[in-house]
Amino acid sequence: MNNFYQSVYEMASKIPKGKVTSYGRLAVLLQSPRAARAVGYALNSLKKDDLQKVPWQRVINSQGKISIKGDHFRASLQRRLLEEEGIVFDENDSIDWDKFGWP
DNA sequence: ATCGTGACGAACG
DNA sequence: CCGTTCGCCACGA
Repeated sequence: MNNFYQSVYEMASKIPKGKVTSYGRLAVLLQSPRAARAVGYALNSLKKDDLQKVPWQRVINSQGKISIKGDHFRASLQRRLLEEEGIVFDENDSIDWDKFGWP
């Protein structure tokens, strides 16, 4: 199916390991600069199977922080996965866009 | 077709 | 840095 979700997943798959981007940035790359919220909605809808195909953990908010709400387990998992890729979180739980930002 | 919703974001105080 | 406010969007009930 060719919907917004699909494009989000495809674009997210282009994020190199060890790098991250924001929902808003991803929206811009998808030619929908104001659909940041929809991007988050799309990633939130990822099914168990797709979780292993799409690097969902490489998408965080514009402030450089994990943005998952509600599911603490999943949130901590995201941080762990990113740290395993070499991404570093500072004392404020945020990353340095100049070092790990993509594109 | 209408309406509520939420892994957003920029602007403020 | 932290919480709040308001605008925006695709999706599904």
